[in-house]
Amino acid sequence: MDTPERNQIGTPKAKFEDSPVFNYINSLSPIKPVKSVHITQTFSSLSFASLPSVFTSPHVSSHKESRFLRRHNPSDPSKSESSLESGNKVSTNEDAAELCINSAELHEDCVPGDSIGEASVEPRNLKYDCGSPQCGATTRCGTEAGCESEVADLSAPLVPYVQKTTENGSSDDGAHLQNICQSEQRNELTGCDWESLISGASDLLIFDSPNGSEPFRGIMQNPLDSVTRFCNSLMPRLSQNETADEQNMLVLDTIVYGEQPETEDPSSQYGEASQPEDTELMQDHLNSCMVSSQIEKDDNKVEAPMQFNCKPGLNLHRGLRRRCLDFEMVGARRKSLDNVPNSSSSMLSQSDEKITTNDKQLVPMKPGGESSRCILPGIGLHLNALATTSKDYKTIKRENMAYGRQLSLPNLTASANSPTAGQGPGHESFSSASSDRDVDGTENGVQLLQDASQEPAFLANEEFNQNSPKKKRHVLPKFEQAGETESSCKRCNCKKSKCLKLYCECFAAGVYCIEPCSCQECFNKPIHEDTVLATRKQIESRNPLAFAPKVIRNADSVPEYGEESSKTPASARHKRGCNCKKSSCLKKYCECYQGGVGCSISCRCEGCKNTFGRKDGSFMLTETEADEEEAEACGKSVAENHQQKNEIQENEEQHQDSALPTTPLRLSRQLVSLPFSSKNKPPRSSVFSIGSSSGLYTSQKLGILCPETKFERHIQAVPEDEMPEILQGDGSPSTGIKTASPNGKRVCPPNREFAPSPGRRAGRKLILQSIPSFPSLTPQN
DNA sequence: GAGTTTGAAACT
DNA sequence: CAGTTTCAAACTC
Repeated sequence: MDTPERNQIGTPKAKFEDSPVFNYINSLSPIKPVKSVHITQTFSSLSFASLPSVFTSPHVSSHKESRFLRRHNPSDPSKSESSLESGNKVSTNEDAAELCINSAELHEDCVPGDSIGEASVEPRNLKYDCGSPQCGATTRCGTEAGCESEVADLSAPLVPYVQKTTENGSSDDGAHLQNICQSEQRNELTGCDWESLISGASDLLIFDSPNGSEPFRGIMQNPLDSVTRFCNSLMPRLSQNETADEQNMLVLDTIVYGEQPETEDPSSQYGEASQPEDTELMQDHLNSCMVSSQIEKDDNKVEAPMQFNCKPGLNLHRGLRRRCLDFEMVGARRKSLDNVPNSSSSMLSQSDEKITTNDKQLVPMKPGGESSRCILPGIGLHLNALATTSKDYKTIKRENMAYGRQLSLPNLTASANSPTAGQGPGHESFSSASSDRDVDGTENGVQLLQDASQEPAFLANEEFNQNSPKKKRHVLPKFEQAGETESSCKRCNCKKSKCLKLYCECFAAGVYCIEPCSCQECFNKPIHEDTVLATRKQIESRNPLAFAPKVIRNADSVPEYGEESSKTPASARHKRGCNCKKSSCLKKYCECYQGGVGCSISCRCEGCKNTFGRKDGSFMLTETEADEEEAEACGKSVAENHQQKNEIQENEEQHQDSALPTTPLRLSRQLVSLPFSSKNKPPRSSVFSIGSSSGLYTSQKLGILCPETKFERHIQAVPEDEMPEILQGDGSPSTGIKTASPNGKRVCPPNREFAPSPGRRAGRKLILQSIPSFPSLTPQN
């Protein structure tokens, strides 16, 4: 924030010096500035209220004003543009700055109207920029190159950004450069605000632009209107509280988040015509992102995630983004909390509110509140979510809900500090959750992540089950993993355990009990954070893996199974194995069955007939076999058997998906356990990586784009197959073991769970790669 | 919705 | 570590 440059603010003259007007003014005695004043006013009546301001730092002042104007009148851009074009580039600066941002966003379609005063010229630039990953930077590059001195003066923080952009060296059009320079000045002006707000964000922005271009396309193209709407509604707030960076961040988050749903909505297909406004909105949005990113930077850790957040154009990404933002936000919050607890709390609450509102707007939740609660695991979900489309979007929202909820739990420890934690468990907004995570630092964050990870599987499941929460249980035996994942959707009915024992699914899942729960004397609520945490610790002390995912999914290549391999969750196994005696491992009493995994050597079950894989080694039964067995065991009609089969298959498929998510869960679990046990530090980094890391990014590209859930599945499935290699690459010991198992059964040491999981999915692959970097970030205790 | 069955979790 | 008890989910009616 503090940049020596500002001292130089006076230098901006250099910019103007070029202009005859300035020359003239300079020639004039200072006494006469009146004319200059006029001139300045002409530049932007708004911007230059007083001469001094102009001389000292006209850019800033003007910029702010212009900014306000725009925000107040998002639709006005045209006006401002016209005025700007008239001669007041300064006023346009905002646009230019925005353009930089927008360039990434708008890219393709956006170009036209937005290019502001220089629009005619800029379109090229924009496109050009678009072409380059650094698009956002590119615009600046040109301008910056020409106007570096000014830039430096205006904002030190920008300088780095500019430099980067210049390095990228896309400043192609000399002619454009001038225009660009002007625009840049604008940008600078705007940038000044940003700088003041964001100081460090510039870097992030750069990154954003490249990634953002693609992701935003979708957003920009279709959802722009919705976005704009949303932005418009939000804009006033923003304008009101420029100083309140936090709010901006929140708004952004909400916006982003909100965008997803709308974008997803096919109905919300807006012609490019709307883009200009949208672009502006987007710009504002971006700006806000920038701000948020800056803030985060201030916080230190979260920068990367923010970038992604801004970037993600995909719905999924957005969802992720949102989370990321939340995390970051949280981190920022923490800092803010540390510094100014009150403000932070307020922010959190606001953010939460906004988020909730966004959710509402974005995706009308299904009537069943449960769904919302249910799932959405954090990271794992992200991946899944990424893959998912509009449907997924819903799920994502759910995730958020659940996630918040889950977060609340883990957060509690950390969050205890934050007032937000006290907020309702159900809605403890992401922000709160994220904040909690951040607060806790590694530990809580980990837990939260775990939860999130758990949920991913669930998401998929839920999609199937959405209709009835119960169905989830009934229909989806598999996902206990999810269950761990499952936890997301869990509703308990505890009467005596006070929801403080593993008997309680909610507690076991690391989630607070919510409305849907019909538990009695429940202590598994944010109000009782201390109790919950203490209990958890106690349980973990007894069994460090108590909160770890029960089902471990191995990334077995599974040639064993042959064709069915794809179906079979064979790779997955229950952590401890079951002990069934009467259910023949054909009912959900059996955790293996419930988790959609086959029984393994570790199982002590009797008369195992687990359709997912018998203890004796017969892995997945063929469908017919499974049916037969089921028929025998259950005495059900053939039709029922088929249904079961189908369910199983679905489960398997889901399972794969879930499995992928499960891995994250496992990770998350570790994470969870970590906080308490402090054993393994969860790859919190992995979590982050998922959310923010480039890996995520790639994953997004890969899977997120896919509109169809099937697509997602495919993607996930494919990754799994691939994953083994990846896992191997990771060097996870588990892989070898898995494959080694003769029967195809896999004995998975609990430890393995964590390691392999991340890599299993294609998205994860990337994640894994990215992960390495993160570890440093995450303090492993 | 009430009651039964089941097996995990907790306890000794 | 094994046996028993407690518990709540899963299941049945």
